[in-house]
Amino acid sequence: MLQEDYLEDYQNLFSVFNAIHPLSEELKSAIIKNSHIAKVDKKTTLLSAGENSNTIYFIVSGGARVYYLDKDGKQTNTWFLFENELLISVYGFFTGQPSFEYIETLEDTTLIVVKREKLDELYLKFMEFNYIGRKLTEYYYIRNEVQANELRMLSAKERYEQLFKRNPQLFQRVSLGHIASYLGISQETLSRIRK
Amino acid sequence: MLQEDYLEDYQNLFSVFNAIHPLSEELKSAIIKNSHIAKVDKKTTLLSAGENSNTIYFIVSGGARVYYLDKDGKQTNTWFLFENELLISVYGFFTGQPSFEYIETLEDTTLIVVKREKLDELYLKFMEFNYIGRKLTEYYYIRNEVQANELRMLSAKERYEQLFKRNPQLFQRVSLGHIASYLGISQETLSRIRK
DNA sequence: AGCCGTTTTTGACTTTTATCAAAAGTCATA
DNA sequence: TATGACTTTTGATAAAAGTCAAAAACGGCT
Repeated sequence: MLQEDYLEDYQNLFSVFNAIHPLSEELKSAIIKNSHIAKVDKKTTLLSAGENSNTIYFIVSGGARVYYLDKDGKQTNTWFLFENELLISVYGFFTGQPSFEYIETLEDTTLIVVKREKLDELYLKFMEFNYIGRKLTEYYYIRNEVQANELRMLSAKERYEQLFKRNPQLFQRVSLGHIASYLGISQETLSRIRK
Repeated sequence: MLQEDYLEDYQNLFSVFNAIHPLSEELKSAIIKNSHIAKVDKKTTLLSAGENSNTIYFIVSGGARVYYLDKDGKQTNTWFLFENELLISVYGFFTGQPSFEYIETLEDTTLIVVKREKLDELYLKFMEFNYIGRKLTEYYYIRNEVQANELRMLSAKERYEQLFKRNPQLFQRVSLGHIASYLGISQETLSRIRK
């Protein structure tokens, strides 16, 4: 693939960042230099429990889910992420502890891949990049908080209705089984709620 | 109260920050200049639902809880925070939206008070302060995530045991009723679990 | 169109936790 | 030490959601 195509893949990343804080050309090329593009098939596992999570992804196209296995070995989805969103196992990536989560693509997906040590170099070399990192962390924190609060505050039915109202496209891209586990309910209960 | 006493109140804040990234003297005095100390009684409401949350607190001594009212008007605690921890309503403070949460002190409490616009000035003037802000945001994000995951993954009993193991001192400082709501269970159920 | 594998729905039953009401315990203080 | 306010426990019942098993529906492919 030609270099120009790769550059194109970075445009959305840069515009997400630039909307938060202006990016110098120097920082842009440092980002390109410290990352690479990966194209992976649907159902590719990007991270498994027990591994060290030392990679952050920006989804250029496609989508992925983050899930863990509960004590009976059942998968529970905690996140669905799609194009122009960042993809990590938050706990593993931020703490450096082995991950308890898995990351798996839901579709054929193009990713910008940044290793943690490269990211840390960028943070140390370009202090203004921390402004962007801080804002993005706040943004995903809020999303996490909203989701956690909904799990607390709302009944199964209300959670379903809320998700359906806020994110109806999700139902086009993700199976009801996955959505049920994301909502913290059994597939059977979701099926009954939908009637 | 003498200026020296105030300075003393900042020492723990500075050492928390300094452990993340070295603080210049200039940044330290800017922090002091952009904040003030407040001493408030037990059961003081620092934020109410519907208000704009434009203040971040560092708890010098004492403690506070963050809670919301569910649709039946029942209080549900989402956080307990004590000395050397930051205190905000995350959603309200980060989004600028009116808060759905309340903040109330649990004890007589001494706080370092920073208004959001002052904090934003610090972030723009001292880019390295974003490094600290980013790391702290990551830290509280993780705590939130761990708590949210426990609510998802564990039964009422397991959540209680986990909390008791990790944070037994909490039970000295906070009533069982408050802890029950934090754990997402009724007080009666908590009482039964404890036997 | 027909087949296979996967996803979704349905029914019967069980488990977990909530709710309501009342009793008992704790603690500060008059 | 008796009082009143608040917190915690206990008992009985109810509601919400889970589990298991089987049937039905759907989607891709030949």
